Amino acid sequence: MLLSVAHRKASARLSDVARAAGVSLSTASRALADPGLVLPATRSRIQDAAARLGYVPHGAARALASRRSRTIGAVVPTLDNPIFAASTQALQHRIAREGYTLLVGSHEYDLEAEVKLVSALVERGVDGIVLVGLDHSPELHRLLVKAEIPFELTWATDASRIHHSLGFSNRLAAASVAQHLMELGHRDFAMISGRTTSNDRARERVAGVREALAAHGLELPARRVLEIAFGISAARTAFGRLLDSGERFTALVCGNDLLALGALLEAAARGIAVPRQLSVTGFDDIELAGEFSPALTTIHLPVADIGRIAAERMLARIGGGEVPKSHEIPVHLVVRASTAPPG
Amino acid sequence: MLLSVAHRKASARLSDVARAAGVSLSTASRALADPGLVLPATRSRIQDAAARLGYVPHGAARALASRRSRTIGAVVPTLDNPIFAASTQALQHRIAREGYTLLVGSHEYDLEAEVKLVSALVERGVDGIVLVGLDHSPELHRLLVKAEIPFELTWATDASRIHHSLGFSNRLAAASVAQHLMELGHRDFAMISGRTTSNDRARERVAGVREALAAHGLELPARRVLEIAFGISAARTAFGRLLDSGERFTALVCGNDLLALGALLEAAARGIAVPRQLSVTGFDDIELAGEFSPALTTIHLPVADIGRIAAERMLARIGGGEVPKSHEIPVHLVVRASTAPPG
DNA sequence: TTGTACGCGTTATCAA
DNA sequence: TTGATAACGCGTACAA
Repeated sequence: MLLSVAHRKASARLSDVARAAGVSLSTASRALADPGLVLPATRSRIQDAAARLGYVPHGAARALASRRSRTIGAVVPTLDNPIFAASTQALQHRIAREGYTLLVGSHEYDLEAEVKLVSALVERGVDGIVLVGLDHSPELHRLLVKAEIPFELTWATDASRIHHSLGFSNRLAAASVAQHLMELGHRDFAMISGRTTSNDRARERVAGVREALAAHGLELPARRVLEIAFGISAARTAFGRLLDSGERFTALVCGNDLLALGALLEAAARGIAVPRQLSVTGFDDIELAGEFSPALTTIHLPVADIGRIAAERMLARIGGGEVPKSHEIPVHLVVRASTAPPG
Repeated sequence: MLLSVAHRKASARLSDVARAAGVSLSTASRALADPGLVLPATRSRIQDAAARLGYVPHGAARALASRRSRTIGAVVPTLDNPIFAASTQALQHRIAREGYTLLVGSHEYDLEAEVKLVSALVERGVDGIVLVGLDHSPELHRLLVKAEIPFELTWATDASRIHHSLGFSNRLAAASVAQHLMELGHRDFAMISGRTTSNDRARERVAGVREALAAHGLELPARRVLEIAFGISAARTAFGRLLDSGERFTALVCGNDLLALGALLEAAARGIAVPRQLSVTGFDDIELAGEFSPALTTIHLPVADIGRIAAERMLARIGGGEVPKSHEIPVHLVVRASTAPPG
C-alpha cells in the first residue's frame, strides 16, 4: 500500500469526482454547477460519482475562483431585541433558499464595534451586507465602497437617497402615536426612549413625537424624556424615577415595546391604573404586546418582512439586478387597551 | 496611461503591499501574520504600505492556503426564543475577539432543515460548529465526521459521552421544579411542553417531572400534558383548552418561560389567581420572568455563559487544545411569586 | 459537448 | 531573516 494512500481519507475533491466519472475537471464542474451544459448521460455519471464519494465543494476555492462567496453579512445592534432576532432569522431563511449563508454580528450600539464587525465581514468576502439604521461610522462606508460591496440600510429610509434603504419613517410613525394620544385628549406627555446617540431610529421617534405635539402647541420638555439603555428592568427603574420626580403627565410614549412593557409593569406594581390614570404606548408590536394585560397600543412593524425583503433586494443586486433605491414598508398604529382618554 | 492602470482600482492585494514595501510576497505575508518573524525595520515598512494601500486580506485565498476559515457555525432551533438569541450573541461576541466570524442558521425544529444548514456550513469550511441539544439526524453526524469538523452540543449534556457537550441535565432541573411544587403540597399536576419530537430538552423536562412525581407515588397522565408549538399566544390557547377540558390540577409546569407567560396571561384573563388558585412554573429565566407579575418561579440558566463557554471550548479545540468531553453548567431553581401551597 | 490550461490571492516549504 | 516556488481546489476563457 502506498503511503500517499494510507492517509488519504480527506474528503473528495472535484478532481476525484472527475476521475471517478471518467471526465475532465471542467466537465465535472459544469455538470454540478449548470447541469444543462452537459449531456444527460455524462451528467448522471458525474452526479453519481459525486454522491458516491460524498463530494462537498470547497467554498473557499470556489469563492477564490468565482469571486463570489455566496455569503451575506448582517450586522444588528443586538439580538436581545426580538425584532432584530426575528428579522435576522427571516433574512437567513430567505437567502438559504438561494444557497446563501448568513454571517452575523451585533455591536450593542457601538459604532466602533460595528466598523470592526463590518471589516471582518469584508475580509470574509461577503457578497452583500445588511445594516440597521442610518447612523454609521464614515469609516464603515469607506470600507464598503472600496470593496465594492453592496449594502442595505434597514429599519429606516434614507431621506437623502444616497444609499439603498428599506424601512419606514420612524418620525411619522412616532408622530401618529402622539396624534392618537392627542385625539384622546392628552396634553401632558412624557417619553422613555432608547439611547439616541448613534441611533437614528430612537432620535427620529423622539423628534416625531415632538413635532406632532408642537403642531398642536404642546411640548415635550427634556426633563420628561428619559433616555435609557436597553432592557425591561432598566425601563422599570427609569419610569419609577420619572414618577418620583414629581412630573405630571397622562400619556407615556415609549420608544419601543420592551420599554413600554417595563413601564406597564412598574405602573402595575405601583397601583397606577393603565389606561385610566395613564396611557402608555409602545413601538414594534412584538408578540407580547398584544397578549399582555393591558394590551399595548403600539406601532405594528412587519418584522419578518423586513428581513425577507432585505434578502430579496440584496439577492437581486448581487445577481446584477436593479432595485429601487428606497423601499417603503407600511407600518401602522394598532390601538389596544393601554390608551384611553385621560382620567 | 496604460490600460491596465485605467481600471486598476480594485482593492490592493498582498503582492501590491510587497512591491510597495520592496520585499517579497512571503516576507509581506509574515510581517502581517506573525510580525515577530521579521526585522522591525522591514516590518514597519510593510505595515505602513499595507495601511497606506488599505490592504484587506482576502479571506477565501487565505482559507484555501491555510485550510482554516476562521469562521464558526452556529445552528439553533429559532432566534425567536430569547435564550437562543442571547447565547448566540454571546458566542459571536467571544469568537470575534479572536478574529473569528459567526455563520448562523435556524431550523425551526426541523431535523432535515438542520442537515441542510449544517451541510451549507461544512461547504463554507467552518472551523467548528455549535449545535443545540442532542437530537440530530445521523446524516448530520456523518457530514461532520467526514469533514473532520469539531462540534459542540449545547443546552444538554451527552450522557453517552460520545460527543463534546456543554450544558446541564434538563431532566434533573425539571425534577427539581416538580420537587419544589410537591414540597409546597401539590399533588395534581399538569404540564405544557414544547414539541417533544426531535427535541431532547423538551422530552427530558417532561420525563424529569414524571420521574419526580413517580418517586412520590404521583403521576402525570398524558391527557394533562399538552405539547404545543412555540409561542406565547399558542400557549395561551393551549392552556385555555386544558382548563376547558375539565381537568383539575393545582400546579402547572411549563417547559419554558414563554409558555409559562402565556399561561399566566390566560389565567389572569380568566380570573384565575396565581399562585392562590394555581401555581405556575417556567424554565429558562428570561428577563421578563423576574419582572412579570406574578414573578415567575423558574429554572435559571446562565444563558450568556453557554454561548461564551461554547466559544471558548470551540476555540481551544480548533487551536489543537483539549477540553473535557462534557462541561456541566450549574442551573438552579429560582422561587418567586408564581408558586405557593395549593389553596 | 468536452477538454486544456491558466488564474484566483494567500500560506507554507524549502533553500539561500 | 528573507525569497522563490509550489500548493490550495475550483471556475472559465479558449480551443478542440
